[in-house]
Amino acid sequence: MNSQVEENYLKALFYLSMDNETGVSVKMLSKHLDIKMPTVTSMMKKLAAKNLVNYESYKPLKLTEQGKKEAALVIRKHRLTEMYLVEKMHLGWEQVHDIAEQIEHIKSPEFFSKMDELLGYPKIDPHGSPIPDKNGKMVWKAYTKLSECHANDRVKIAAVINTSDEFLKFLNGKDICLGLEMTIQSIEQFDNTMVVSYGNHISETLSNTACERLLVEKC
Amino acid sequence: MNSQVEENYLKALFYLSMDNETGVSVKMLSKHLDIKMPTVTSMMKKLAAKNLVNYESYKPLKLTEQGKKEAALVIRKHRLTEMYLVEKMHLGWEQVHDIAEQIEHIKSPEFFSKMDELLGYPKIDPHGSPIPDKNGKMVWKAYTKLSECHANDRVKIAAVINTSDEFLKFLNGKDICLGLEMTIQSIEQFDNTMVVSYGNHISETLSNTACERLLVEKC
DNA sequence: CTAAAAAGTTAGACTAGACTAACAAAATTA
DNA sequence: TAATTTTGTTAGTCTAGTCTAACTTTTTAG
Repeated sequence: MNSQVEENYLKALFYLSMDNETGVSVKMLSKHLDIKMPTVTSMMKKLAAKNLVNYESYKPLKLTEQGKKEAALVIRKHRLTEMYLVEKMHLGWEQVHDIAEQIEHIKSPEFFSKMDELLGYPKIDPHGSPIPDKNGKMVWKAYTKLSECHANDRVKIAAVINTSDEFLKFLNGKDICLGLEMTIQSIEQFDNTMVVSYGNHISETLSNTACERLLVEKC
Repeated sequence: MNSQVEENYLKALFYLSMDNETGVSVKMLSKHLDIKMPTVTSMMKKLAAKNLVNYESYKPLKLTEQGKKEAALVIRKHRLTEMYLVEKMHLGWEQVHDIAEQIEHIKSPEFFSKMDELLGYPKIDPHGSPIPDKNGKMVWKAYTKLSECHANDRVKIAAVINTSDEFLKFLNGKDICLGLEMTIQSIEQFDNTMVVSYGNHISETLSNTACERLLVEKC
């Protein structure tokens, strides 16, 4: 059984690995976790001894298959929790991350499978990220960035990338939520700003920065 | 902010203090927490330094007012959690204790006040124990032990004392739950066994051991 | 291709929270 | 009340997880 601290390292490695196919550097992990490099090195040795990380001095870090699985299971618990907090407890998107960060370490399979059941076995969390299954398998759906769509496209918001508090608040403020359908009215050529319409919002303007972070399905 | 470990010591002290007005011994606390006496001694010094415990060598341990309050707030979180897990997540009475033991340490006032709200600001948890309010104040209701009632009394189950897994399972097996109303048919003189009726159960027999642990309100 | 910078490692120290062994105080009992 | 048992404390060790300082390897830039 991994400690909370170990779980946090695994999770961070998993996330960082997604953007860095070649492996993760000690520096990056150190930055991400806000933990000094020597501490990271020693934890890597410990996780290597548990066969969760392939560690060789001066080489990029890689999770083993087992490590990936255990990391994915922590992420599963995190995402189920976030979803539960939003859907069933009506907490705000911007509040749930910090709580889920703590609840993800609870040891109780029944607790999480109950959550899963009550949520109807979701595949995507409130941020639109995929939820790994009980075996740590994650299904990646191929979503399109809103910024890559064209004028007159009708799309459905499917996921949000790189969620920050500010961005989530921004979305709330504009009544943009998962599942929302919108039509792209026009796109400014010079800065890729989009004008879209949905619900009561007849012509809402979204910056390219925002559109880069919204994943959609065409519909 | 107290650590999880500190919170556990405070909680244990609080519980033990309820049965022991004179104060708690290091031995008792050590037994209760399954932690060796020297470790307990040193933690007491630490908590004394934080003004949560009055500690003097060889004297019984006592929580300060502040210590009582902080302990009660942990107990509040524990009991709200248990109640939430039973009422809203439909987990079994016998499952929730271990989960609540972990969730009670979550740092997030909003999370617990949301639970409180969703539960309708309960004063009593699923085990029938009082839930301290946000200021750590606990209202003790004067319940009667079922074992102290008389034949022909009609009573409502209000609380369960000294809940153990076995006892909770026993109650489940007999369909006895909080709020249930029952009529006492008769009491055996020689062993104080009670024969009661409720719901579909026309004449159910309860041992004195069981009746000692059920708190009721007359109705 | 070497010198400087960046990244990584080693060594050693610190804290929280646990332990054991040994000693001291208090309580019990003969 | 003196001896013995029980309870409590002190001192020192250990592990997990953190740190800083110093050193080494790798990468980068001239």
